[in-house]
Amino acid sequence: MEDLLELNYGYLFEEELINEIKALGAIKHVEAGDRLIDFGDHIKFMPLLLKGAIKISRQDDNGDEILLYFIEKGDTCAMTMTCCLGQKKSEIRATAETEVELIMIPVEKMNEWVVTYKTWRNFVFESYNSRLTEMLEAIDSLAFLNMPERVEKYLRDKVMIVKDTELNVTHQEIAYDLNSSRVVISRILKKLEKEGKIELLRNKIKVLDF
Amino acid sequence: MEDLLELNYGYLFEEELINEIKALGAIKHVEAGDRLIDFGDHIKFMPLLLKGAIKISRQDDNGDEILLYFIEKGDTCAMTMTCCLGQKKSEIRATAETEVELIMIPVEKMNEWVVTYKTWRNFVFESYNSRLTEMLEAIDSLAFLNMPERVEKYLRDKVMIVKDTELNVTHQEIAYDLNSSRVVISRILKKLEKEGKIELLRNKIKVLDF
DNA sequence: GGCCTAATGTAACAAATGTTACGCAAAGAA
DNA sequence: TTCTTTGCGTAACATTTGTTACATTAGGCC
Repeated sequence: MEDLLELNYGYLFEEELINEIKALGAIKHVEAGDRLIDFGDHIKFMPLLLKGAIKISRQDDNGDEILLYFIEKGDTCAMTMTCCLGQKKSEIRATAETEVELIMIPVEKMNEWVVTYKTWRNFVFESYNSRLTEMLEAIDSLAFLNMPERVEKYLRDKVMIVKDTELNVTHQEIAYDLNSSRVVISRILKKLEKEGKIELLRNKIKVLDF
Repeated sequence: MEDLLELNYGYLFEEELINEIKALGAIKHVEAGDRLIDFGDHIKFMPLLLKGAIKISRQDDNGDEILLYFIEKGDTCAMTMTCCLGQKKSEIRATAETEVELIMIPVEKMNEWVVTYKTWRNFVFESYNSRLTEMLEAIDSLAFLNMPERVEKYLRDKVMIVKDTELNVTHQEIAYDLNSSRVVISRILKKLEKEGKIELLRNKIKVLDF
């Protein structure tokens, strides 16, 4: 398992830091679909993703949900860092999109290493930056795209994340992620199929064109 | 002018750091409506806000705009830090919402101080956290609120920022900020007026109720 | 006063999105 | 096999939001 650490972070961190991570971090294995963090959770560890992808989503008071972004191997979740540092409750939900391996770092260390290791400091700032950028992208989608465009973007993003043009997803799930309704999504998907861009199957969408 | 620095940041930073800021920072005065940063700008300074409020907005390829959030005195702009560190171009536009005083810190120092001063480090992380939180709020508004609700929230936020229930704003300006159209906004505002929540004047809206 | 421009009011219509309702088919359970 | 659940297709309709078009009004300027 520790080879994954070397593989994904070895080029980023000096050996000394890698060793510290090995010594203090707890490896965790999560199945696809499992929930890692939920709204209101208190967070005491910062996760480094070794394998797989995690979906980060947000919910309002009525239980309506919206997908924010995905994080992949080599990433960490800035929203988690936020919670760690501020001792606040989680504002987001993290769900394993695929099978996931991660290593959990105690909060205190995260803070300490910012001073001790330049590479760690850069990594932390880079993570914040990536997350801000992805939040901006989410805002762009919501503000400037119409539903059909959002669905297309959703499918594209998902193909990237799972690295497969066959997506195991139902229309209802897409509706949840985009905070829309199943009927609306079905209607749009059917149109995309007629345009030859996708192929619709039960519990599955084959992305052909884009 | 330097009293403003003491006033807004004195309780945050140790004297030594305040002195460094005084020595290295350049004071800048900006009139309401002036543009501080535009899309694609390269950023070499990190601004600390001493007085007033700045509006941060985003634009898509068609020139459509959307308000992201405001920053106030005692804040800095995390998106700017992002740009500084990553040597990237600005993804956002910053416009003075009121008369503004700020102090510009050279990028290199910003990085250096993270190691040297614990209080600075905390400040930087806190800023990232605030910004992420405000981005989340922006996403919530876009994803979960309808237009009338967004308009109400807009008016509420604006009252907070300018600290006055009389807002000098036209319907068209609101339409730009919410990426909607003037007619739609006028319609909603008229309804709010009939409900006794606001009073409409030329170039001005008096917020009564909420 | 008369003229001009920007801001606002409003109706009528169009497009996008959401809702309700119901039928059908696939997959798994009994 | 039959029964049941779940996912999907589709029509009809409702609501929200956007568009076009035009009238009115306030304020600045001559």
